Amino acid sequence: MELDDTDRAILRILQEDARTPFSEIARRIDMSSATVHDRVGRMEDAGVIEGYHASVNAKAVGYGVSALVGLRVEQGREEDALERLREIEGVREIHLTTGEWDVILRVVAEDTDRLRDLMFDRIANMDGFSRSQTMIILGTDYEVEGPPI
Amino acid sequence: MELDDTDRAILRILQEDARTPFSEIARRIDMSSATVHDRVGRMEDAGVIEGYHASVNAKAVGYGVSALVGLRVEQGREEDALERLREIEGVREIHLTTGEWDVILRVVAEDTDRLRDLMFDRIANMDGFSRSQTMIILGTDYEVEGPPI
DNA sequence: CATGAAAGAATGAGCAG
DNA sequence: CTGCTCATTCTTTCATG
Repeated sequence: MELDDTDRAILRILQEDARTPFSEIARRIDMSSATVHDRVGRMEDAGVIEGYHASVNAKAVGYGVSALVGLRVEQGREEDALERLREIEGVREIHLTTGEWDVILRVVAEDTDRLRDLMFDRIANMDGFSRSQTMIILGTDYEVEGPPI
Repeated sequence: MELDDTDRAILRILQEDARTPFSEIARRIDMSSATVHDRVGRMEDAGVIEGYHASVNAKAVGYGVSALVGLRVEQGREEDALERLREIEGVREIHLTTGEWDVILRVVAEDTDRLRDLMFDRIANMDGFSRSQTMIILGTDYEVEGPPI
């Protein structure tokens, strides 16, 4: 799908605050709210907008620790290994990467004890991985949602 | 702030689809929409809900490549180095980590050429870093927003 | 936490440039 | 093809018990 400047302006607003009323978006970009409605609908249908999500403070719901986990996957075990990782609740992202690791996970846990359980009991000793490294996130200095638009 | 099961149910719905009308949330959790309104407002004020964001498909807006970048920061240069990283448009997340790297970035770029420019011209040769490694994300197998609730 | 009412927003049809 | 106007329905929001 081809996006014009109006589409991009709408995306920028919704990326920043997904609950902005169409009527206010319309005011800001100087179009009618029916037009905003049309365009948002088309971008949703085309998969340009993949969804709308509330950002929930992880600590507030009891998840105090996050980490990035690098994994080496044994040859031929890839599909099976990924399948099992997806089923672990603390695993929030699974990226296939070049470089030192085949797979990098983002995981969350209630505390460091639970992270240890997650890593030792469920991931590091899981069949199909030959090596792992846990990089605990001490803090997130900066974070913006999605791509620049 | 203390969250009860009703709050958590609301969070789960908004985390999944931040544009769900309060009236529909109310129907699903069997409460009045005024109550949903109150609770959402309180969770926003308390910082439990940090915002609402549209997920925009990066490729659709011209960003075809993402990578994780590990960096070693020279002693005493931390603040200055982070400051400059935050100003680079392609840098979307900056995490301080334990383990092999002091800092891990998530970056996006239009294509591999632009990623190379970003890495060589702007990051790797930036003052204050002694070592870097770029792990290109070949694909994201799985991704869920935020913590489990 | 609910009710109820006023204000505001979403939505879709049909029309105009 | 694109955006607008208009009318209906639904939603938000807030004062009150």
